[in-house]
Amino acid sequence: MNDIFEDLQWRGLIHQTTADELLPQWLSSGSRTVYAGFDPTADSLHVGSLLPLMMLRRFQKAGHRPIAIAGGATGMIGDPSGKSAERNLQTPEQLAANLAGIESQMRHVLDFECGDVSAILVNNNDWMSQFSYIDFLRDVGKNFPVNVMLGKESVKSRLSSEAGLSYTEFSYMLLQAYDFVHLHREHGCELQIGGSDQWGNVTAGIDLGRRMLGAQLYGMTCPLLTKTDGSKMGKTESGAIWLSAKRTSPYKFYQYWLNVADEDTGTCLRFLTELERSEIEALDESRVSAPQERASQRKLAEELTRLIHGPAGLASALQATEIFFGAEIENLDDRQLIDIFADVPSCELPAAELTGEGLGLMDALVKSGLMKSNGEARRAIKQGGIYINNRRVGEIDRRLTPADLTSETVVVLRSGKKKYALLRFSN
RNA sequence: GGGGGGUUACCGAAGCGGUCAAACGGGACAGACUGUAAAUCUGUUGGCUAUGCCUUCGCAGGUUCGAAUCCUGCACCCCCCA
Repeated sequence: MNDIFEDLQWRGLIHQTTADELLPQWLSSGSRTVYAGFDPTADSLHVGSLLPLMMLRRFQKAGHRPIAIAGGATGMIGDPSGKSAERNLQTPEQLAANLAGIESQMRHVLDFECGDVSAILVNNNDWMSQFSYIDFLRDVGKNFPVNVMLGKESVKSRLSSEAGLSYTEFSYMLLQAYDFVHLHREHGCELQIGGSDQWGNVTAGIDLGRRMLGAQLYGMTCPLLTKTDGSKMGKTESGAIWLSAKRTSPYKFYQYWLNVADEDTGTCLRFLTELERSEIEALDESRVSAPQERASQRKLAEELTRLIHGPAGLASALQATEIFFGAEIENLDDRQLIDIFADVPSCELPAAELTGEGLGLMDALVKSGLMKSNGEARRAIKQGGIYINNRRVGEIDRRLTPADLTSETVVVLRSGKKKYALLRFSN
């Protein structure tokens, strides 16, 4: 059993704990049960959930038992912490579908079949829905002094905002607090971890545990993973980076990490990978001595893609990367191309277009959606921004013929550095 | 209710009878450079069967050989006085 506390500490993963002195000893002296909550607002987790998920993984590897709790009940309400407006309520059907998706992703990170410390995923709706309103008020609500609740940062900030805070959201804290008590009673859980914005909810659970059961529970929060410019990790102009291959392809996932800014890479390596301290520090050094190699980003992208998408996912991401930024496309067949260019818009055309005169390049560019008009296509070609199978073309009146097929039925068009479109010619 | 100002391309903003597909800035796109970064530099930025043609300056009419520019009506916005 390695010293998890020390490891977390040097990685910078400990923001606040409820028992700074006690925890190191407590964690190293036995197998404990730890939980973190996940928000089931979609059928996939996104990069933002990677940090708490990795936290649980670290605890599991250190011999503790992780519980992931999907907030089926709380998800219907929405945590007011850090939110500027109230959330839309979800239907039970949506939630069920979301939970199923999330569970399959967790299996990549946590071990659910390893005996004593097997991870479990629970849904707080299973017990919350059993409660009658009266029972909940009597058993749980009476333990919450409103003046204490009003003092919580998450509540205070919303109260002073224009949007205000609904009674439902105000009650969120009670639900999350009760989760902790329930998990303690059912599974012997004694430690809750979460992002630093969860501090208020975590301590509420600890208080409730003491009042209801006389139990000593612990809490630990980790810093939020943000970029140096303050924005959230995992968000791009085109949306969030998801863990599901269906929403974000392994290639895009890999690319996201490969493009992390130098300043953010050290934190990502520490927070999200399990690399040894010595290796991370060597990478830190390489970012100063040879930044152009981006060894840190490569390692980061590789580690995370392998973890989330498996070795096969990583291999396809690497292959796609090579093609997207490499020279000419050759020696690939239809299947490989279509796989690599999974993210790229494609367009089906009859094979007959290629024969005889061939298909005008400008025409092809417009049909593929890469260009909006012939004029735009003409300009792009003139400026040298158009490539067929990754080879630049200069002639405006270039025509596509069967000789341009790079595989059985595919021609790859590209505009600029990374905008691609696939043309498929079939009968 | 009375008086004044405005509405221009993706956004901001010039133009106030012809040389206006419309200055300039931003954005976007492409090229060079580079680390798939940042910055910088260059080019492009209504459409087309393209030295020409068509559509666009709030909307609808009108004056004129000719209108983004002048006139009339309408719509919306802003300011001042009640």
